[in-house]
Amino acid sequence: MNDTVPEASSETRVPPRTFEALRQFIAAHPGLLPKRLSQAAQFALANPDEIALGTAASVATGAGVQPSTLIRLAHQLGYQGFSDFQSVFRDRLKTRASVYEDRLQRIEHDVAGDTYESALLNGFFRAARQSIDSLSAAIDPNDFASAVSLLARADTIFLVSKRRAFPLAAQMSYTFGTLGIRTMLVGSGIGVEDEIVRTATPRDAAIVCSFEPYTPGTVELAQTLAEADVPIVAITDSALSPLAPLATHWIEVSEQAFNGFRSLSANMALSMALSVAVAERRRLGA
Amino acid sequence: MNDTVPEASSETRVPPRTFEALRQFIAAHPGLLPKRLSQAAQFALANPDEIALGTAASVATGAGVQPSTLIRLAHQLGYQGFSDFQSVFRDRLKTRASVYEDRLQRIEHDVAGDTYESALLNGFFRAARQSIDSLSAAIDPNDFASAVSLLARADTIFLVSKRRAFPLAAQMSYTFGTLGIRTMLVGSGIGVEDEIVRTATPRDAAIVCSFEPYTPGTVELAQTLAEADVPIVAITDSALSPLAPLATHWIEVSEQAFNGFRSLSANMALSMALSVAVAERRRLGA
DNA sequence: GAAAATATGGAATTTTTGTTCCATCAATGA
DNA sequence: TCATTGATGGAACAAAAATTCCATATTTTC
Repeated sequence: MNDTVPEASSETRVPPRTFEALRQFIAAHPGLLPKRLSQAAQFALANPDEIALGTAASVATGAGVQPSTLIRLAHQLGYQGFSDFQSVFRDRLKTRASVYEDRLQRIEHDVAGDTYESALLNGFFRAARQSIDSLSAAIDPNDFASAVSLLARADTIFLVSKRRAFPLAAQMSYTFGTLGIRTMLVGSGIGVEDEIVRTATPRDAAIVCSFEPYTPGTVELAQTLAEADVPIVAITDSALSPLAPLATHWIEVSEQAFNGFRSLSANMALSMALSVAVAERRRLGA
Repeated sequence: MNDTVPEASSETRVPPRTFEALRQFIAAHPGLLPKRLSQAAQFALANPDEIALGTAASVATGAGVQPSTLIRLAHQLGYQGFSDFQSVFRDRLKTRASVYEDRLQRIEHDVAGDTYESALLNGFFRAARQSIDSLSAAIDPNDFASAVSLLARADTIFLVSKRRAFPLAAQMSYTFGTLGIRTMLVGSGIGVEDEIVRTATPRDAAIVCSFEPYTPGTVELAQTLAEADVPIVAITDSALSPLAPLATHWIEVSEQAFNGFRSLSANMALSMALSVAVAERRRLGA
């Protein structure tokens, strides 16, 4: 299996002594670890603080494996035991704190960083953060709750969005699907959208998403839905949106732009919450 | 003499639960501690990491006292034992690691109404924020930059993602489109994906996104691409991802889960940055 | 300066934690 | 299909750590 590392036996090896080295080693050797070991390793890489501060038993519980699995993992990677393995994570914790803080501070203050690429990255991260903050401050839980109960009563939920807003509908389509809620995804650009939308009745509901500049097609579909008395939850970016007067409930989400581009970070969190809330409301039989 | 019955002695029964509170308490009560205990306490405040990660024995050696002295110190301050005392130092290490934890908790307490819906909303917002923070701290700008230049050289960019990851490709497809970059969206479920992917050449490139549990179809397409020597940028959530070994460059994004659901907030910001950066690099003719 | 009260060091004990071992289970190949 | 190999769960065991206890030392008080 291993081509890059000369190997005496499957267990006698010099193990990585830093967290980064460990991560790279694991990445470079796919298939080295069987299922449970891999599961444990994944948990370890994803929750390094847990490993550093926990006990074998607590980590095992967190990763959903047996303590003995952790020992086996450590041995397999060349460590002497769990404690030896753990020391890598503890070292990381000791040295990391300051580095991490520096990094975050640099991000906050110095958006025009070293390279153009990192400036872009930081700019978009910052915009995403701000969007989420302002949405979480601005949103009215009651509005949200009434949108949820409207959707919970629907027979089929029509998801209408195109172009820039389309990923939102795509995410909701997937999430609702996994939760066993019937949806109809409209706007992927395959056509006959108008016909599909005309099958909706007042017993259904629709989530319509559109942002500046409002895609005419989306607005038209919303109009069709409104004329058929289909309840509409609109996700849009301003009170002046053409969707607002058509909607039964509307939620305002104004994403922060960076360099003229808006990502959908806050919208993603919102729509995920919306999907899960609807499913939960339905499960509780509201 | 020393019984286990709680005694209404003059000193603390409710110990400080944070490091700062502990420091202030000790400063405010000079003379409370006899010589050796004071010596141990001073060592503790001066070497908090030692306390957090060491054992009673190792700390005792460091402070030049007996292990039992540490127990007595802990009791004197109102803790249940050394382990309880130690937990204060461990918490500090943990929260030091994520500076935003406090702020997020505050947000949660402020906004959290009584309804299930608002709890969900806040939970997802919080998860989104945390994901963005940790991604922005963890991502290596050089990795990102080399992924960008790889993509900037490509003739056509194949966007491969399905199911949960699909909204990412959808967003990039739209963004690249508006920027005049040729892409091929693969994974919308309309079929003939394998055939489309087989048209890719080493002069093209692919962005492949998949997260736990890795959709087999996505991995297979990545394999096909890798076999044809098409450069691959993978966006995935762990070093153990099956995409990692197939990718020319890979970017790790581990979204925080809430109630078992992960939104794509951080990924959205990242992929937007990626698209814009590629366009910019191309415009500057790198 | 003696008696009482408190603090200390260090061994003994208890508790927790890490590790090993083995029966069972799943995967692989003839 | 059966045999072989390797992986897994969980109980038994060993090691390490925390805690208690008490004899001795130190300080305080009269």
